[in-house]
Amino acid sequence: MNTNPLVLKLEQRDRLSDDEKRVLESAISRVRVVEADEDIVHEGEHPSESNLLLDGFAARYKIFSNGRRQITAIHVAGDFVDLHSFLLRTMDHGVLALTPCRIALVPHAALEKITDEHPHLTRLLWLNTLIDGAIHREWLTAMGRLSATAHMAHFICELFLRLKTVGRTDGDTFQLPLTQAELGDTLGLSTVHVNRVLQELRKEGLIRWQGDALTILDWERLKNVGEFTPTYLNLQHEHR
Amino acid sequence: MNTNPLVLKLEQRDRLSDDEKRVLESAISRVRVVEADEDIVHEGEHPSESNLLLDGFAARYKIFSNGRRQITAIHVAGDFVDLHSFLLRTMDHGVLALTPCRIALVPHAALEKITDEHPHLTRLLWLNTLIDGAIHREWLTAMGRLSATAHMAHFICELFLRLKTVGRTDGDTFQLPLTQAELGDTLGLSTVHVNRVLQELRKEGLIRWQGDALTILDWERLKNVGEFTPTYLNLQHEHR
DNA sequence: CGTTTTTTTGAGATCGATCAATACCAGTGG
DNA sequence: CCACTGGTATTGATCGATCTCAAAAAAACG
Repeated sequence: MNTNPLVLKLEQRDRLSDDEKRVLESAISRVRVVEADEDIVHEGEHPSESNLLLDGFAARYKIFSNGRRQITAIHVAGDFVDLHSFLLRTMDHGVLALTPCRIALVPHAALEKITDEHPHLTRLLWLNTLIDGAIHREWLTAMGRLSATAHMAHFICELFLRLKTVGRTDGDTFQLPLTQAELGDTLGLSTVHVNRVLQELRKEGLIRWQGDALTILDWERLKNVGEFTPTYLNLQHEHR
Repeated sequence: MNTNPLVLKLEQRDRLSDDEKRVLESAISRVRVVEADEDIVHEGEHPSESNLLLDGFAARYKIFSNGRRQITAIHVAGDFVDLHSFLLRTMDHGVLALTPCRIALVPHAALEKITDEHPHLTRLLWLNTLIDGAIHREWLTAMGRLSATAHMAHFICELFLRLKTVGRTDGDTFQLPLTQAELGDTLGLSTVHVNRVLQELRKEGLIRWQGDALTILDWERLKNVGEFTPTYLNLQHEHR
């Protein structure tokens, strides 16, 4: 059995005791698979368990009555896609599987038990949701103040680093299993403009994107274009 | 001594025991006042206490090298403007006082003690940061998929409800102490366009805004224009 | 293969940005 | 009380990034 990617992710930020790892592992009631393009959680639900993504890509999204959609987060292995439903209770958005997803289910009762008995582990789970929040804020500033091209570059830089911390990169290459329409929904752009922006990044020699595989050809320049600084990802190891 | 607005805010969402209220109150090490236009916390800092806003308005913001600014949150009485610094450690953004602010300081040591000894209260503090996250997601969708006018309407609706839950509204009127430039920085618009959007809302008879006082003249229509649904504010009372 | 989905291209329309000037308003010092 | 100052709000004119509509090309799929 290989390492739980959540453990990988948390260990990047603080020390986890063996006991805590065991608790985390035993909080999982079962593992399920969700097919691509299916909802992992529906908007409006009151789930009694949270979904920890072991493998695959997922997206949180909101839909408007007229069909417009905004993706508010992209999730990868190690991400708790709806840990917040433990305390928020009602899902105010849906979560969609972008690829086939292997998912560990953690009952809210188990989470409550953790908060009762394991303060340090609780803080790390809380930290997890705080990092989600930090990413949201970064997306807000990118959305509000960056050009479409810069925003795209920023997004690629972020996803690359996040995948790297859970060992899901291969050199400068990683899997980006989104259609251009989905990319548009996450950046707040039209599909057509996504296409043009990508062409620009390619022409500039910053990225290559073939099939699912995105390769960063010039990290420094891509970072500059996207005005990317990774502080907000909290990659430092500290006592929390 | 009047009620701590954080207690007001939390009691809207779950029951607080007298003991928990006492613990919360005694976690405050001191109260300070920050003048308008001063930073409450600076970007890059490693604070050892968090700031609970008792009175006034504050904004979280990021600044780019070229001077562009994006405000990622507006905070009002009862909001813990940087509770996340307890676990995130490094401030990845600044927090600015928009008006004179009365602020309670809560040492991180006291927060750590709460997480060690008061699981339910811990969950409520966590909840607090989760609601911040939900608001961020809502702002993302408004930013990505709403017109400038709709976005403005949405923002006004949200702020009104948030102020109402902490008793800071007077009928349909509340204090909106932002300049149009600051509003632009929160909505991701230019100052000029903010002005034009406001004129439109006024001409449509949706709002009045004189000095600091904003009055909602037609709540239903404003809600429609802003496609506003308050689910994400988690105003229901539930056991958490 | 034929069918569907996704990507790409073109052309025109639009929302919101930018630049620049003017009007307004509150506070300050004389 | 008034002139001056600096900030804020408003208006006008133009520009440009991004959207929309529509169709073709390419890729993925069964």
